Parts: sequence; structure tokens; C-alpha cells
Amino acid sequence: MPTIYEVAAHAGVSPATVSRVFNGQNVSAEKSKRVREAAEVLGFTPNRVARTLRLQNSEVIALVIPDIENPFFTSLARGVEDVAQAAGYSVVLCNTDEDQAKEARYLDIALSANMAGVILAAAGDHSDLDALIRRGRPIVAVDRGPHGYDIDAVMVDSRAGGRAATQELARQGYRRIACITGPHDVETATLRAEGWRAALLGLGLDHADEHLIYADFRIDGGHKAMRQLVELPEPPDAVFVANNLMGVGALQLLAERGMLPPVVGMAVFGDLPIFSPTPMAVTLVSLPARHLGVTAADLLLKRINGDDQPPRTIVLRNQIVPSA
Amino acid sequence: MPTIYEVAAHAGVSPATVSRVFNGQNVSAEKSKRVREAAEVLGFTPNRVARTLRLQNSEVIALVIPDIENPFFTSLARGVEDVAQAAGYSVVLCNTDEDQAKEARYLDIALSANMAGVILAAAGDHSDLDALIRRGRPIVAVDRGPHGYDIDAVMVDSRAGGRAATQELARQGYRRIACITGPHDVETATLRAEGWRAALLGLGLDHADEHLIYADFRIDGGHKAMRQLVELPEPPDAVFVANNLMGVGALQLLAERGMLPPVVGMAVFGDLPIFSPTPMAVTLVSLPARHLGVTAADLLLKRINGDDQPPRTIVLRNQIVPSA
DNA sequence: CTTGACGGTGAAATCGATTTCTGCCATCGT
DNA sequence: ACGATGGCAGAAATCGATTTCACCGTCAAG
Repeated sequence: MPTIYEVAAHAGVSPATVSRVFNGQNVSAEKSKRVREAAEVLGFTPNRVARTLRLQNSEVIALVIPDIENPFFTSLARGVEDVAQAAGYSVVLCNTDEDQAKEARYLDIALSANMAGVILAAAGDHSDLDALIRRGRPIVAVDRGPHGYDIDAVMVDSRAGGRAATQELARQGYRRIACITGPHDVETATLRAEGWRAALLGLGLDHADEHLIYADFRIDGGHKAMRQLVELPEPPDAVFVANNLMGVGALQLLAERGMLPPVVGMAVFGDLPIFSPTPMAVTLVSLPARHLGVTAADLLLKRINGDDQPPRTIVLRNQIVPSA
Repeated sequence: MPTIYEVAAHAGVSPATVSRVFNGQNVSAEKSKRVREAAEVLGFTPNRVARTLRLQNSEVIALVIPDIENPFFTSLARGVEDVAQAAGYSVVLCNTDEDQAKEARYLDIALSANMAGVILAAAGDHSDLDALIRRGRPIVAVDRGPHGYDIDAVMVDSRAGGRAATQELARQGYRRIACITGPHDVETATLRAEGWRAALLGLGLDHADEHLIYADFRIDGGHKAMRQLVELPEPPDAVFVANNLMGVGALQLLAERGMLPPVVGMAVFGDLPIFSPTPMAVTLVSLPARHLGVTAADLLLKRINGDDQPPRTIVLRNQIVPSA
């Protein structure tokens, strides 16, 4: 753990000169060479902590996501990472587990660790970004909206996707279409459910109150919700599921009951992390997860580099893939 | 971004006293109260960077994994995270993409950012841990061995798993059993292949050289390798696949060719991230991914807290799940 | 009554890098 | 030949927290 002072002493120059060598300032060729040699000999690596303290800024960006076990978010993370790496930034991944308290802790860390910026898929509807914003740290919301803050965002059109998926189920002939969505306080959950409701309305179809279930965006939640639905006195003949993991859960239950699609119709928002030997009769709203990450990272890096335009919201296309 | 100095001024005490209030030293009740109030009013959060610089130590641990899109590693990450969180530590997840250069960069960051410790699933067989070790930073190897360093490790028995899986295939009546494993320079890949070879030897079965394929531990690699195998003049009648993602790829290819298990026998090391309506005829070596993470984190935290015993290697059970 | 210990406090040093500020020297233009 | 300009380099300030050191007062032990 040699410091800049030891390198300086070894090279017979001042610490300032060592710093200049590594930061591309004007240094005579000869001293520069001596410094580089000394650094080589001692195995010098500049201390990032000291550097960050002085510069009030680091080359690290935080990616805050609600569920690291969801392939959607890991794909997204890959997108962020690839862009960040290429620009010389490191990514630290923070998993909030859909818990606003954990999220707040990580945001706090990002701030007090002087990270360069944050890409946030919010765990709920009242993230507190004031401190970060006051500090001038750029933030990009991804997948889920910024909820009351006027900041950059990269999303897919949840409402339109929900509507299209539901319409597709209707086109396939299903009439009693239920909906399993995520937590009340998660924007994408409510929007997708809204899209579903809007589609039903537009088609002149009705829905019973108990055909809309708020679950937790996890496999188990989808499983339980689907059980509730099939055990209703008047069960639905199809279901729109608002994310990939709950889709898996719902399919598991249907498999147990021998009611796999197309016996019960199903449309899922997101891509199923599923391998099935025969193509499944499930309609998908396919999401550009990786691209979402790439776009968010691009936006963030632009901001970090001083881009000063008014905040943008970028909406990426999602693509309906009807079941065979 | 109020500092400790501003809090001190606001409370009419010295910065030293403010620090002592927040670090549980002796401070009179009255000043303590004034400081807390001032901190509250100003919205003071101690600057982690400054703190870390001074303490030469932070409450962050690095988790370095080769593939964030592999559910095995995300489960492992969850295990690490849960333990770390509970102990007041934060986890930063670093994805090396099986690339030793990226890995080196992240290890360097962990060191120069004064992180408390590292949990490493190595990307290859020559990770350079010298600098971290010199600095006294604890490191725990997980899933893959430490390769030449005498440090703590948490693993499953790859060789035994490979042997058991292969034996199970033989028990099911397959005779020409091939093997798809990972990169040459990844320990788990070579050990699993060794287990496979040992099983064949023990059974008096032989294998052609072209029945052992080194792929890349990814879906696509498994797909290509399986294609190579089925297109051989004398294709195998079963295959042992050394990780979960390649298992998916191999299954995809077999599905395309209408040769799904049990037409071709298959055993996979790891749990398949797969949902299949009817139970698949695939033998699994089930891995305690999350538990691996929990154990590694426990070990690391013990070291961080000064545990000074000689390094341990913990081998967790893996469980053979024969196909139906 | 003296000595010592101890609780409470502030001034100042410290962690390791960057960056002003300053001064030196050489080169250039007139 | 002389002031101006600019490259080069070191001393010292700075980022914001923690901690040593020194000092004061109080209280208990001798």
C-alpha cells in the first residue's frame, strides 16, 4: 500500500509532481520517467478513497434494483454494465428486495460515498431523492417512474402493454379475463392493471372485483394468486399476469391442476425465464431489458459529463408475441 | 451536504465532540443532545469517504462473480446479501463476465476503496490476490477454489457430483455418456469433467476423445456443444452437462431435434432455471447456491472481526436428484 | 490536604490524494 | 537588452471525518 509520498521520495520529486504524472499535466520527460519507474517498483495504486474525498466525485455508478433474482433486472444490469465499463466506470449493484428502507440505505450510501450517479428502479412510490438532487448527482429512473421528481427516465409503456396483452387474449376468444399484478405502491403494477381494465372496458367486457389480484411480483405470489383465481366460484377463463416471475408461478399452479394454457388463456408482461420443450401457448409482452439498461446508462453518463438539457423520458417499444 | 464542522458550529461544540457523539464516546448528556438536534436540523449524514480514509476500513464487502445472469450466482448473491445486511454491511456486486482482466480491475477497486473484504468466485486460475492479502484484507473463495492461495473457501464437491451424476446415467442404462464442461481454466469445469471420467473408468466404460467438450458455461455454449455431439458419426446416448445454463442450451438443441430426454439421457450439475409442464427426465446435481453464499459471508465476517484461525475449506453437500 | 484517576472537551494531527499559489528559469518578441 | 510569457516543480491548503494529546475540573483514596 505505497502512497504517493513514498513514490515521490523514491523518485526524488514532490508528491505534487507524482500526481501530475498520473493526471496528464505538464511534467518534464525525465521526472515523469523517474516517477513511473518508482511507481512500478513500489507497485503503487492510487488510493481511490483519498482521491474521491478530494475530488468530491468518483467513477462509480450505483444501480439500484428491487430483485436481483429476477432475470429481467439482471439483463438490465448487464446493459448498464457494458456501457459503464466501456466508459471507464464501475457499477455497484444494490439489491433492495422491494424494500423502501433498504433502498433508502443504498441511496444514502451512494450519496455519502460520492458516487457519480444513480440508476434507480424504485422499490415503491416514495423514494426520497432530495439529498442526491441537492448534491447535483444525476439520477435516471429505469423501468419504474421517478414519482414526483422531474428526472430522466427510461421505461416501457406498461399501460399500452397491458392493454395489448388483454386484447390479444380476447381476440383468442377468452371472455372472463382476470389480472394478477404487483404491489399497489409499484407504478408498473398499477399501470399494467390499468391497461388491462382499459382493454376490458373498450371491449365491452366486464370484470368481477375478485378478478384483479395484487400480488408481490414473485414466483410464489403468482402461484398463490393463480390458486385464488381458479378456486373462485366463477373462475376466469384467462389471466393477464403483470410480470415474468408471477407468470412462472401461475404456470406452476396451472400445471398442478392440469389447466395449462390454452385450457386457461394466459398473457404475461415480460419474458418468461422458462424453457419448455413444446412452445407454450402463452402470449408475451416482450421487454427489451438489456436495452433499457443500455439506454439508462447512456443517459446517466451524458448527465455526468455535464449534459444540461431538461429531463427526458424515453419510452422503449415492447413487442407483443402472440401465442402460437 | 453539511459536514461535521457545521454541525459543531451549530451546536456550539468542537468537531471532535460531534464525532464522539456519533461513535459512542463519553460526552455530557447536554452537549450530546445539542449535537443530535443540530444534526437533525441540518440533515447531517457523515461522509463515508472521509470516514473510510481515516479508518482505513469500510463497512462494504465486495462480491465478485463471473456471471450475473446465471441464477446460481444470483441465489448465491442473495445469501451473501442477507447475512451481510444483518451484520450492518453493504454488498457491492461485481460482475466479471468470466474475464480475468475485469476481475483484476474489481479486485483493485476493492483494495483501493478500502473495502472490508472480498468474496470471490474466480474467473480463471490465476487471480492475483497478493495485494489484498498484503493489506490484510480477508478473502473467501466461493464455488471455485483459491488457486494457489491458502485462504478460506466454500465449495461443493465438483468431482464427486460429476461422478455421481454419470453413475446415475449409467444406472439408467446409458452406455455412451458424453460430457460438456466449462472453460479449461475454470476449476469447477475441470473437476466435474474429472468426476465424469472417473465414473466411466470405474464402470469399465470407455469414452471417445470427442465426447468431452470444453464450452463456456453459457446457454449458447451448451447449445453448440450439444449440436457437435449429436452430429458425431457415433453420437453419445447420454450427456453429463457441467452447469445449469449449458444444460438449458443442450435441452434447447435436443428439443429442436426431437431428442429430448429420455431419448438422449441427461444429467446436469446445478439446478435448471427451467419450468417444464411435465417433469423432465433430467438427473440433477442440486446445489445449495444460497447456502453457499450464506456460509461464505459468515466466514468472511468472522475474519473481518478478527478471527485468526488457519484457513478452512467448507464443502457443502450436493444432492443427486435422479430423473423420474 | 495532597495525589491520582478519570470524565469531558478542544486543538491539532492524520488518512492520501489533488490543486492552488508561488517562484524559478528559459525563451520569445520588440 | 529587457519585460513578457509559459513550462516546470515544490510548499501548503484542502476534502471531512477520527483520534491523539493536553488540559481542566472533580472526586476518591491515602
